[in-house]
Amino acid sequence: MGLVEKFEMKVSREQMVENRRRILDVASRLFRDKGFDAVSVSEVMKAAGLTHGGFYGHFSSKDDLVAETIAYVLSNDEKGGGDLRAYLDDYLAPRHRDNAAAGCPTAGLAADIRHQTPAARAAMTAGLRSQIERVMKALPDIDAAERRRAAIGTWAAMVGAVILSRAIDDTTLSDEVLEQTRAWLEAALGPASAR
Amino acid sequence: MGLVEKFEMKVSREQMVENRRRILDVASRLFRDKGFDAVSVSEVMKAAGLTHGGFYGHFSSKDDLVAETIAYVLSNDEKGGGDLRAYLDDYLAPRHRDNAAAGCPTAGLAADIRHQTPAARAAMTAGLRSQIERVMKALPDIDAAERRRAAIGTWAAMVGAVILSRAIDDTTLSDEVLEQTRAWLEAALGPASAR
DNA sequence: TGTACATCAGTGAACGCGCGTTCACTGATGTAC
DNA sequence: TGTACATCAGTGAACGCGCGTTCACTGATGTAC
Repeated sequence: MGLVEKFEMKVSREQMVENRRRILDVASRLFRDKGFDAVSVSEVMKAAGLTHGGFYGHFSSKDDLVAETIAYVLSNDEKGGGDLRAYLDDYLAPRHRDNAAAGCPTAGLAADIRHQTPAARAAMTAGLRSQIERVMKALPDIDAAERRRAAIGTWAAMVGAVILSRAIDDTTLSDEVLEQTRAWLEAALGPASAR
Repeated sequence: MGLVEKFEMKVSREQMVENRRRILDVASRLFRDKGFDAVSVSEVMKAAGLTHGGFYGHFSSKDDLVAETIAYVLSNDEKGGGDLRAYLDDYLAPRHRDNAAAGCPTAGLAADIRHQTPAARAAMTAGLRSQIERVMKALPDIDAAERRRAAIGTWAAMVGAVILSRAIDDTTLSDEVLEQTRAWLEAALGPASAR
């Protein structure tokens, strides 16, 4: 009895938690794809299989959703694990450029975050900090100061290249931006790594 | 008489041309500062000292203004003349980060252009093409293929670093992103240049 | 040069629309005994 | 276990608002003679 009640109660709570997670999930995809302003609360709820009215049971406002989505998507993002070359190959690729909805949140959202609430900017700050550390760990074993410098420079170039490649309508030039940035970063990586 | 008539006619046409130029000018500043979606037609016209109704005498739609503003601001942009180091010092600086309205249009607008009309994207493509060439000319005199690669990589890192530095709310980290990217790019420049 | 008329850049009220947000309601979930 | 009641996540109509856009109008600019 107690078990059944607990189970049913759990199911209900889990359903709401699961709905909330699904809202954050579809929001993160829609926001990466279209930007915060171009996605409406109704659109997010519909994509999550709900109606717009229920939104305020989960979030206090659209700004709140934006901030929570940034924190959610940046903390769930597992990128640049070990092999920096493989990461560069995936990141600076037409496939990534053409699939912003499922792609890097930083490349998709960073420019938009400038105009969001302090909470959103704080979430982005934490995300950037951990991303710099991830890239650092994947860099060749030079001294720490140089490694941090290279991590920041490399990450800036990666994000910038994807943003530029997405902004233009000439596929050849867009592919070239990705490919040349990739080759340039890997060349910078090569001599120092000595593997 | 003919002269007077021509002159008066010219003054009127010049006033309209001047009004149009002023609309593009304030639009480019507002768009760089807040993004395309967050700036209304009324806001642009008010900043230009006009009322919103007159807008459609100059542009066929807001999308048209966006495309024309991108073309206007990218073609009027005189950046990265000769000295790349001086350019990097200005570009990767807190002063530039904090003054998006008057800053680099690419850093301010590129991410937003992804969702704009084909005309807007075409204007961005032309702007990127000429910017790559400008950076190429300022690079040390290595062979052309390597110079193009370095120009694209450098430009991607510059744009990415400014976008990242604007997205976060921690001034120390934001300053560091600019400063480390600057140092990293200048170091990459140094050995090869041999000046 | 002066006068009567035409043009048209700019004005501001008005439009339909979709936005973020609210709220009375519903019905399945969960509780008490 | 079954039944009667309470809770509350989700529904969908409704709100006020600002947006992009339209349009009848104005009055200074420009034209004709």
